[in-house]
Amino acid sequence: MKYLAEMTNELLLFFNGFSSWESSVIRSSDLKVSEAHAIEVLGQHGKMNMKSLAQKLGVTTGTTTVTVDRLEKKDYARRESSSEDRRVNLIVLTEKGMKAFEEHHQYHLQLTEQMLSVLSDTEIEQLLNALKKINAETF
Amino acid sequence: MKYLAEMTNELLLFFNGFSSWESSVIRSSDLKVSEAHAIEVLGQHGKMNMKSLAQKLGVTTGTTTVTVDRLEKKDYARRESSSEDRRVNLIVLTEKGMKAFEEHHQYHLQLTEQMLSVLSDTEIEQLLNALKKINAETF
DNA sequence: AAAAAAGATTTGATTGTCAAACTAATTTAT
DNA sequence: ATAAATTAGTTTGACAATCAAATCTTTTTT
Repeated sequence: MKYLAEMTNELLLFFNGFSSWESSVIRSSDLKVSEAHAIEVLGQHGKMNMKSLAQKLGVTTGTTTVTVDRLEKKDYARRESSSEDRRVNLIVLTEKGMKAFEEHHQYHLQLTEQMLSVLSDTEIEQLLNALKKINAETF
Repeated sequence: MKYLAEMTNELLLFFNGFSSWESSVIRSSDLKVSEAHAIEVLGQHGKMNMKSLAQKLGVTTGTTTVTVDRLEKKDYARRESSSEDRRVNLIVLTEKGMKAFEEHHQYHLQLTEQMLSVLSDTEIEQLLNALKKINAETF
């Protein structure tokens, strides 16, 4: 394939750029990285049990227990016990957690805006199109 | 902006997809995450001193000292002292380190290929173009 | 009812990280 | 030229992040 090496290179730059942007945003908040990630997942997908949360975070449930403990202690989230299955804990963001999520999401919107500012309208549509296809098929 | 929310969403999916792919590839090797990251940087940019390596990894030099210690112990990299400045350590990949880098890079190429397989030639060129612009201006 | 499975937590260990103190070498300013 | 400041890197001490395996409780299956 013609552009394979070049594309790989640009993709790596892109991902690394995003990663370091993300950690610097998190580090400027009073949240730890693991806590911020959990809040992001909960904010995006809403209430869910420990197992799903662990899966979406890509870590074990043991790790997630610790993270949620800390989020509860800091009042960003709380456990609700499920009425259907008494083994299950549903994790839900508190007011404070929602607010933190919204704030973080604003940063994401700003970064997106900044990235898109160097593209024309047509280029933006093309990029969106490409990302949708790749996300649907690859991830 | 018209597509801001949608684009942000797709970008987050894209980054998360890449992140979990990356960690699963690393976890299937005998390298730890921090070690793999260091090898990636050294493989891509070649010999460099501790400070630059720390910078590219986005961590402190103290953290990098520990990482390089482990890479040396496992024979993936070694420190060379600079002839110009005796404070400086230049970190360089060993044969084994180079091989590990090549192997990891192959995985990246494969992922890129898989992602691009859903796009037409024109779309690939457009995507490459957009990424180049964004990387140059934003990151 | 007994056995197996599932959701979550706990435990013990390793890995990843930082800030601050420190060592050694180089540069700058007097 | 020599004292002061700076720079590269390491060490230390403390948390934060994570996993695998053992455990507890509650379903589900047999």
